[in-house]
Amino acid sequence: MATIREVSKHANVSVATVSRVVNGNKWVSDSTREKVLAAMKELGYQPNSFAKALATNKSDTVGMVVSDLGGPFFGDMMRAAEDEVRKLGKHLIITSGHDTLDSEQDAIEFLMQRRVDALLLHLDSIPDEDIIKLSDTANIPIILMNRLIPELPDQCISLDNDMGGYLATQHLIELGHTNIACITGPLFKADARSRLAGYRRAIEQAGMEYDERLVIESDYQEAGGKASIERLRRRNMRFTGVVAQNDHMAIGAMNALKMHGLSVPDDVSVVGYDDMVMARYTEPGLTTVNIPVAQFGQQAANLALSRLGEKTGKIFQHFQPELVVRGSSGPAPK
Amino acid sequence: MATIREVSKHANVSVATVSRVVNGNKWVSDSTREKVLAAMKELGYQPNSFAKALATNKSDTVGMVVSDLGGPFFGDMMRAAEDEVRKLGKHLIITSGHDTLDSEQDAIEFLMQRRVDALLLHLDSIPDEDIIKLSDTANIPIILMNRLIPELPDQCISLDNDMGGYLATQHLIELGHTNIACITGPLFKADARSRLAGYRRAIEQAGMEYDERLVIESDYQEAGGKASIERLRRRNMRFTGVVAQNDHMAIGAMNALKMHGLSVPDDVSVVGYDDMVMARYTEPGLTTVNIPVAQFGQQAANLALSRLGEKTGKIFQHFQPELVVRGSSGPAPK
DNA sequence: CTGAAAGCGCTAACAT
DNA sequence: ATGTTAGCGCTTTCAG
Repeated sequence: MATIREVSKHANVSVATVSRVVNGNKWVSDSTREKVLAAMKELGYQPNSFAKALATNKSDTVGMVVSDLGGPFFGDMMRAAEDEVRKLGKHLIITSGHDTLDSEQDAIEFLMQRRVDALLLHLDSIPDEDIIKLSDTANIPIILMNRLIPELPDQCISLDNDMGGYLATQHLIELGHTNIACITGPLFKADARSRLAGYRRAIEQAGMEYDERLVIESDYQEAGGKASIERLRRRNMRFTGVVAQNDHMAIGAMNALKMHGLSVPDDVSVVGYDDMVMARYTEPGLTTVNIPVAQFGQQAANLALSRLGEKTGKIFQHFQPELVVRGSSGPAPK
Repeated sequence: MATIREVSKHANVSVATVSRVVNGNKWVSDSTREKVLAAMKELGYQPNSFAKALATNKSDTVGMVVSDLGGPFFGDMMRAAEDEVRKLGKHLIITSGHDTLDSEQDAIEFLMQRRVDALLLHLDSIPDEDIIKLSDTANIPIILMNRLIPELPDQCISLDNDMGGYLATQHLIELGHTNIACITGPLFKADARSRLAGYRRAIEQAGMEYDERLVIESDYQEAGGKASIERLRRRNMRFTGVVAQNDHMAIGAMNALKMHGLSVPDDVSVVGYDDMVMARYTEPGLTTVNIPVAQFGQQAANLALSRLGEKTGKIFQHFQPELVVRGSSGPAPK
């Protein structure tokens, strides 16, 4: 692969001149510019980004860590972030954190070594304090997606998960349900805890009693939703409504209910969370809480870019979830 | 950010020694190793990957281009590829080709400038000849995913799309259908053409006549599937079976049929292609052709890695699609 | 307008 | 076992 030096020889100019034309510097005569361009083309010259980055100490690259490269959730987030970043001629380097501490740390380390200009992080396992430390020591903008760290409010793009849990529960309360179960995600995760808090708030605000026996901690998986229904039944709990903390578990719950000959929504109403694609395709369609995933990616990118001194549009950091009503929720049975 | 030189001063050794401990070279006494490690930690030293890559002329990184970062299709592919690459301590850099020529070229250029050790490409717009040229000039392994370029057979991971189209059609024929429509993707895409060829092969092999009026070229979108049904009806074509070339269009078609009061599968059977997640959640479940997406990613990564001299497991390059029968297909009505 | 030369941080002989 | 030093390819003063 041709180097700048070869090009300079080929065009009978100095490397400095070649560098100038490559970077669009004005101080080059048209005639030499032509010569250089011709030489570049002839040699198929591609600048070595490492050498450039080494010399300039910047990479025109922003790094992103997501929990899992699969799944529509992150897909939309990545796409939105990449769109913004590319608009400014920069590139996005995406790495997976695999939802484990080691892997998330490794991903961040990789990106830091790659001297990305900014970091967009969707982290599940790394605790707040470590992120704060990172933010202090790294000399680049660090943006957190779907997370709210009290010490770093202006670096977070977040969703009001408490409100989401509240909305889902309130919806069922308005439909007349009085026995509402809640299937949560792993409660070591902050978002699961917030959603549960919202559930509880709605319950208590309606003058009902918060009953721990109606709450099952599960795992965000379809099978977990199914198993949770079984556990609820084994506990002999009566319920006509289920608030699941994500769509996967909601679907698992719906299937389990159907298996027991119960109708959704005639016997039991089910509400999910996330509004994934498949929520539109289940039978009945799944009532769920919408997360503006693409917004997360877009705003996170813009926030980082603006920190880098680039001009971006208005940036929104804190989002409110919205309830999407479909067929899986209906009036409480008599 | 601390450099190797600072660490060396801090530990009272030469840069070479620091370099040795960073890279796990054996020729360092335990005591000096300790000293260096301590200095590294104290200074929060992170090796500069650019400097390293510049010096070694390799990046321990493999590049991947996908058409679209969103969508479960590519998500699974990326995840599988990343898993393999990471097993060997390398990293995957993913970029989106956005399904356009410019963008795909830009993505490749970016990765080449980044001196990736290999390239995993899912390209839709760049023609075969350009890829062949790239493969000749770039001095790194170039692997194509979901594509078969006759000149580069051992660099391709592909699916027998002809067979997929055949399987879908044959399935309906076996169920007694004799009027089978086909909704294709954009026919400038090779996979759409192959699937159509498979459809035709099945039709003709069954002694039926290939009727162009039963074939609608569409766009791989849900709305396109819907519109195709309308066009079929406006053509006054009788059909009891529909082979759609992807699940999106199949779902659009199902909805359109239902809107016209037709039952799936009692009046019309529908078969999709891709077996996306939502195919399991539609009502009825969608009979479809499975694509081993994760395999694409995994095998592509392994193929590249083996070309790089790494030891990998057995590599499969050519995959056969499989029919997944669900509720959307049934016996032809009388 | 153009060229010479000093780094950028690291690796890899070659010495010692 | 450890140190010296010449690059890797590019940018960026500083001269001319």
